[in-house]
Amino acid sequence: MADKKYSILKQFHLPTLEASILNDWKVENTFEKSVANRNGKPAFVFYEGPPSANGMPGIHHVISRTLKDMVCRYKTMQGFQVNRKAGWDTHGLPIELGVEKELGITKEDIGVKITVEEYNQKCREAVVRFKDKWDDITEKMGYWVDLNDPYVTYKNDYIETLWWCLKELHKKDYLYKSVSIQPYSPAAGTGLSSHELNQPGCYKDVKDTSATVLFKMSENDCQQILSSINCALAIDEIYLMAWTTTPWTLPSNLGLTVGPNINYVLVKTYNPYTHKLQYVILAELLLAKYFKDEAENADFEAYTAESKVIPYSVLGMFKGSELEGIRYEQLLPFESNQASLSGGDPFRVICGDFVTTEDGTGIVHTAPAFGADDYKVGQKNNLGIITLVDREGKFIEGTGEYSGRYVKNYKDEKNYQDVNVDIAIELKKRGQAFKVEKYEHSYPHCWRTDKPIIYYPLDAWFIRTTAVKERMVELNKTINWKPKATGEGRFGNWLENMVDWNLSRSRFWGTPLPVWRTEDGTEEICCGSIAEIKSMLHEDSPEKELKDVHKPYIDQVILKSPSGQKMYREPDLIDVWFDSGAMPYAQWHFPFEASSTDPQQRSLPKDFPADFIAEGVDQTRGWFYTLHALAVLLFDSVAYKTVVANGFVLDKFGNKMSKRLGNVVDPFETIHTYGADATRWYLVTNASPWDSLKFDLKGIEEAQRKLFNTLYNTYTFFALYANVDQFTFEETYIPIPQRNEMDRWIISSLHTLIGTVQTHMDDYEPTKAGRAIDEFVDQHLSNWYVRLCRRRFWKGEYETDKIAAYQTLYECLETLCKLIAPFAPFFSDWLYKNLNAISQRETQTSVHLCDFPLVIIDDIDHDLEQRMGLAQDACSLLLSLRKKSTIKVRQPLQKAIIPLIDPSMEVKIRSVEDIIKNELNIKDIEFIAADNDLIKKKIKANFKTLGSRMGAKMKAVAHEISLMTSAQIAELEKQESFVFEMDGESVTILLSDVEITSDDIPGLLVASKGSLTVALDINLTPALIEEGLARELVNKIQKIRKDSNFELTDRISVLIEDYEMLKNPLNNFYSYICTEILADSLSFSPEMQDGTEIEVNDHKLKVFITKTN
RNA sequence: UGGCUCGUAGCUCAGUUGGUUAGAGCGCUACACUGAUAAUGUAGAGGUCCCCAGUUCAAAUCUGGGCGGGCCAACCA
Repeated sequence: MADKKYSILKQFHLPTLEASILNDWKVENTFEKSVANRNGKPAFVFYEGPPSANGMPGIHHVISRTLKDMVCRYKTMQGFQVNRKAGWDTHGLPIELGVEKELGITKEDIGVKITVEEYNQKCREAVVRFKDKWDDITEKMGYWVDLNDPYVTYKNDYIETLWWCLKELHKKDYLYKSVSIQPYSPAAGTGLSSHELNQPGCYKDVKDTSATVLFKMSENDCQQILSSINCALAIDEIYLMAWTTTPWTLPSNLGLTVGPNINYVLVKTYNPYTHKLQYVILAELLLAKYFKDEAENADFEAYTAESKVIPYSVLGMFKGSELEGIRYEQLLPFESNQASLSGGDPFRVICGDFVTTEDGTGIVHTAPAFGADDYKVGQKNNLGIITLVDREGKFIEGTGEYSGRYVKNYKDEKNYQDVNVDIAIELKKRGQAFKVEKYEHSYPHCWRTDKPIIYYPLDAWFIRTTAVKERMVELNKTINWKPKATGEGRFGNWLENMVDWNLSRSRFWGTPLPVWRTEDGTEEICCGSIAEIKSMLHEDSPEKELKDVHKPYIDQVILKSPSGQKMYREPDLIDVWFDSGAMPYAQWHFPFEASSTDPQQRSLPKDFPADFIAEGVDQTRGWFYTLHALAVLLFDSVAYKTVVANGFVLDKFGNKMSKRLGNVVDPFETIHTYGADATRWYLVTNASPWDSLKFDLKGIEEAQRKLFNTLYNTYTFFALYANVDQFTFEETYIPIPQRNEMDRWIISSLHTLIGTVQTHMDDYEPTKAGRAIDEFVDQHLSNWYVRLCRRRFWKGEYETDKIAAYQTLYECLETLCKLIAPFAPFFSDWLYKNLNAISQRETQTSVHLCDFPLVIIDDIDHDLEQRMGLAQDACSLLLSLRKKSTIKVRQPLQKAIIPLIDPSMEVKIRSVEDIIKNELNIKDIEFIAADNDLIKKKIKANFKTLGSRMGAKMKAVAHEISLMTSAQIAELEKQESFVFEMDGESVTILLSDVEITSDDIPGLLVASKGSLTVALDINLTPALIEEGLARELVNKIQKIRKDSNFELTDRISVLIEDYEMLKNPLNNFYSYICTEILADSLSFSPEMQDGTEIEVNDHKLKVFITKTN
């Protein structure tokens, strides 16, 4: 028993300590145990958002994983069982692009230079390229997640569940095929994803031929418009003005869209190209774009072809809604764009909310084939669709002179004649162009061919998410979003504006769409399992085994329809977001693995929904959305109850981290240098997780110093003396009420802290929890409790008070271990193990197997905490007075004086009097009553209570109050109210309407904070000076002891060189000095050879110390 | 361009329902303390609370409009 010692490190180095703890966890299977020892306990369900191991982990991964880990560890300690299944996202464009770059090929080469089979094999290898790195960072940062049995999105089982989901959707008629307008590169012959479009450099400023063109209104509608504005003129031709930057879309025009609430005007003017009189309609607000102010109502007669100013006059005005339904003549009719081919009722004016008066004419040329908005509004208004451009980007046959011409120079023809220009010229000649000019704007280009993209109708498969929009909105309101605004704002708005989910991707490495169709399209099946596919195989199917469900094998599967026809797979792959969104089901291979005995298990996957997920805000419309959408579509449920959306990690200047800027932070290096715990602590306490974080390594250093060094120092202080006294917590537990004021105070604060931490953690506010711990460790434990209690640990016998001190400090350290365990899993475990190894108080071998501390209400004493706060304030004030007086703390002073503004203050301060006296080295504290003449009082209005009552008079009243004399203040205090005259009115104020503080005590040094005022008597008596000298001597000798590396317990004998000033102090304080410095003898010597020189009162003298034991 | 979010000391951040001297830590300077000592205390310097307007007796705080950073979605006629 006697040789049991708390271990103290030679050097405190967090990364080294972490390595040893990491080893413990491996050897002891701590993670597995922490889950297993909660068997039978309620589950806390967590989903891991799958990262892609195709890239290196960055520091931003460390922040979200810290968050996840912290919550899971906390919930585990709260008694829940928290399974943490890892996952890998393995499909998708970035992986394909990576492989293509590596092999130096493009998409066109796939199937030519490399088979799809080989290509997919490369992708399969690439997705786990950095898996080792990921596993490494996961381990080193202390992220506990089960890496042994992860879900992997490319595995057959995983994909089979995705198919099951798709079939369910298909059954509910939520899966359908339709055209959609998508970015398309005619040069590359491929559709582009938004991701590709967002590659840097894709948007370029280009000059295009823009044209404001005139659509001729039908004669009937013409008359109707004229009569609606009471226009008596005989006008038989009115033109609707519309603007386009892509004249090649004009032959495909099927409608004109106006804003229902926008004002439009009918204008009489001349056509600038034909110079003929013309009547046109455009938005009132855009008149200035086409006409000069001075041209309004100018002389029409004087106009000639040479005139610079074209006169115009407004004949009438109407709302866009009044134009709705007006018909117009087709602008560029050909055989291939006849109305009957559109499938709708084209060439009408329709209304659309997206119309603005920012530019153009306020009337939008609408070609449903070549714009997403156009398509949407066209569908809504039954315009039909006409696509006069083929997939190579050229006009189809049957478009007259334009047939076969490319709409942009896709083939790099040397003598390319811009078809847009030709169309504009044609319209000018016909008097149906009003303005043709070059227009500069930014336009997306294909990142591979550098050619402009076009928007083009492509076949695609959709999920009808809009069918459950209301339900998604409703269920979203039940989700606990952190921060709340992300759920209500960003996510809520997104849901409100939801469109159907476009699932299709024309790629190679991804989950195949399990839909087969007969060639005539009459029969269609969506397969929900591999078994189902196998049961429907056509005897001619080249592929029957399906060992790998990816392309190209899946495309070789031919099914047999119920009527016996061959069915071929739709070639699409599905959006990777579907992969991750279906992860709650697919990670368990639901429903294929569900036990058949449990009906509950068969209808709902296990661990569904999640209690908690966390990822970056960028996932709001990504993973958070797809999880939510699928859960609602499939199970009419939320997928997660709480979601934390963390912000981004920026560099220390607030710039985005990017490889290009070279400001990325290497998480491996950071953790290696500073330790995972310091890094985690910094990430959590520096800013709320959802605020963006300016990452600065200095902040980690600070966390290391501030929290971990302080805690470690506190521990070594404890260990140092506990080892001397052999404290092992074997003595009977001293009940808290029997401990002294300081002990009860720190225990009370500790339990208040437990409550605070728990509240914040339950509310997913780890930043607040961490900051509360920071403050406790620094302000309360280290700089107050330990500092003030030091003597109790190294003075006196090993009896009750000392044991109480040990027990108290031990409890604080042990509890803190548990509180910080979720944040700093390594250090907390190290400290816990060190403490517990000696005390054997608990049976757990790791802090992570412990329960979270409970708040013991009885140990909390708010009064005491308040009193101690008063003591801390008083000390701080008195120290500042000492500083002013330049009398060092070692010099005792006679007394401090505290005026009592509030009578209850005396009792409070009396109870902490000893603490203040010790801390300040003063003999006494004296109180002077409030009515004492010595105190000069200061009065100030209490704006909060008075403001609401006084209103506009507030300022004047406050001024009056500040002018009150001492006598008036005394009267107010006595009567508890006071009346004064102001502008002939009497105003009554109550005691609660003012704040009275003491201002000054004549003849004394005074300082105050809030209602507390203190004064210090700095008169020195000879006795005080003697004592000061005695203390000075003690201090110097202690320093020598320390410098000579004496043991704490070594006893000494001391010889001091003669010095008159020290004679009295030495005699009068002989025993005091000896006790302090553990001296057996202490005497003067007239002359000394050896010894250490010290300085007392600016006098140099020698001291000689020898060990006596 | 739209939605969301952030903007307070040189840096990182607090700042309750609006209440009058706007705080803390780090960093800097000076002094002090010292058997926890790469710690600590006290003091000093350091502010257009992003800007403008409004509401109010009173605005860092509420409202409107800008500006700047970030994320997401677009980039259109």
